[in-house]
Amino acid sequence: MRNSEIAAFFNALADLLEIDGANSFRVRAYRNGARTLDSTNADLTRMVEDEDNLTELDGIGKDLAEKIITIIQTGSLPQLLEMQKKIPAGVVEMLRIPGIGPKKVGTFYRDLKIESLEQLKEAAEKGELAKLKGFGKKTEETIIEGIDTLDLTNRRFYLAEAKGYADEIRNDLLKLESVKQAEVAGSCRRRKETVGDLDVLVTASDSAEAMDALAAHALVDKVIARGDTKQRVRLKNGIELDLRVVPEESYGAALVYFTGSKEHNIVLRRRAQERDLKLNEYGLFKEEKLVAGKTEEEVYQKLDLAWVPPELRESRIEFDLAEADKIPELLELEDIKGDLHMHTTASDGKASIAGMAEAAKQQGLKYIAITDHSKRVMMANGLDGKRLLKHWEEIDRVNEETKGIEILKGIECDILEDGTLDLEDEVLKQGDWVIAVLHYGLKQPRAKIMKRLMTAITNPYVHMIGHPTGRLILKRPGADIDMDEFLKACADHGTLLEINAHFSRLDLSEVHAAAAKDLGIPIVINTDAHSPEGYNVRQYGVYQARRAGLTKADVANTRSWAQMKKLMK
DNA sequence: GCCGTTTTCGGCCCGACTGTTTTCAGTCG
Repeated sequence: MRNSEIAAFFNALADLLEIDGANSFRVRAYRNGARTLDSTNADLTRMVEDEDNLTELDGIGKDLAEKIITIIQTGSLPQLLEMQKKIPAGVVEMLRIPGIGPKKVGTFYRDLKIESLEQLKEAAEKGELAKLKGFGKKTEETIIEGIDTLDLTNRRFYLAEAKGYADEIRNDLLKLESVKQAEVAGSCRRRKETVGDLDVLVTASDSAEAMDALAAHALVDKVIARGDTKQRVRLKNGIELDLRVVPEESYGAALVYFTGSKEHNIVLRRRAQERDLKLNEYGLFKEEKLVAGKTEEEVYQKLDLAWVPPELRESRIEFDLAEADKIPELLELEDIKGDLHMHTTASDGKASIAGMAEAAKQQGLKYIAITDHSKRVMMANGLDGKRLLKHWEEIDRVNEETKGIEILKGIECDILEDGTLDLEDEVLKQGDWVIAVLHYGLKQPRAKIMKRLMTAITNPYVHMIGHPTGRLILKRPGADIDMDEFLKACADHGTLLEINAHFSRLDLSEVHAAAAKDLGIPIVINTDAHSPEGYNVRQYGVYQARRAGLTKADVANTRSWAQMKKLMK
């Protein structure tokens, strides 16, 4: 069973307990535990088999450890089943309505026997909810509108899309006379793979001007809430954006606060408490006196920490590093010297070899590998051995004619469902760069997937596994891989791993990339471009690498091709 | 339910905004 599936048991139980009115710290304990399971690279199924001590994981005590064992051994959790009997699934679903939380949902269920979104909407329309103590007409309207727009408001967005809107609004706010500083904060600034909503922070002499401008902005659909320092709006694409206006002396503290993550902030506040200080979005205070707040650096410094790059603020590794003043110098976009995964018109790309090479040269790259699909990918016009060898001759010819960039003969070779490679070794050995990938049969059981991956890892002519899990963010999960075993095998056989930079892949994830780094596996950041515009996703690969704590040295294609070859088998 | 250089009890992050209230609970981030 996957860690995320086990985490889902705890999150489900937390929802139910919350509606049931359980102790909120107990609820939090389940959510914290779930979060640990989601972000750990440790294979829980394996740990249970090996009888490892689960309580060594953060937020996992005796009780949760036992529940994890139960889940893995039986595939279910009695306490969850019991709660599900008590509270129907439709009740939990009501939590998805914006502005409606567990307390209200609990009241609807207990006092009015409402068990589904449909029943709730009906009750709101009949005015039955307003009869309850503490409820009124506004709440009914919130519920009706919330249910009608549920599909819109519960969406998450690719970082690429969200960041585009946030940057545009930030830049427009910065043009206002009263606005001094403006920054996009939140998960967007942390460069998370997906973004639920946007946060923009400004310092301004006049908060009304910024709020009026935002309300009138072309991207904005409607204002949801507005106070003196905070305004929430919904953009036309459905994403919601919070604007916060803070005084200049609080800008750094506010930036820390609104960048998050929530978990990172909790640790910071605890550190503040331990030092008899109080941290909020207005600054770090000793009693009533402001100790730090103008810059992020001084806030961290007063908490005995080095400044933490936003990408690392997930309460995973950053506090140990910041405390020891060992925050690594993270990878920068300019460090990347080559791109080793792309397509041309030979398979499903839009541009020629020369076209891709010219565009790469414009971006300052020193080398590229042309890696069209192999024959299994029929719909992409994948190449068989004969066509590939001809294609490689053509690449050699174009390379001869092209100055200023080296063009390498590559292939994106499928690992077939039966565990063999789509092309013969006899062909593969003639190329410069061989990527092996899973495209089909991603739903096969773990053992079968692992066998396929091992074929590729141990093949002497396969240099790298591309988009290792095959996931598509917001669309489908990746293959069920035993990551520990997979990474160890790659380390043992000198097989490199990709961070595919496309914003819908970002595969490896940051957790897996960090684990690969720990094993000394060189990471290659590639765009998988199907046209020259496709190169533009490179920055997202770099963000992902930064979130994994990767430096220039950890990434193979920051080197020259000659240097990089020394890392390859 | 978790956790511990004040350890097995008593804490557990903090503030803005809304809607419903006359002082606050619920929700959200």
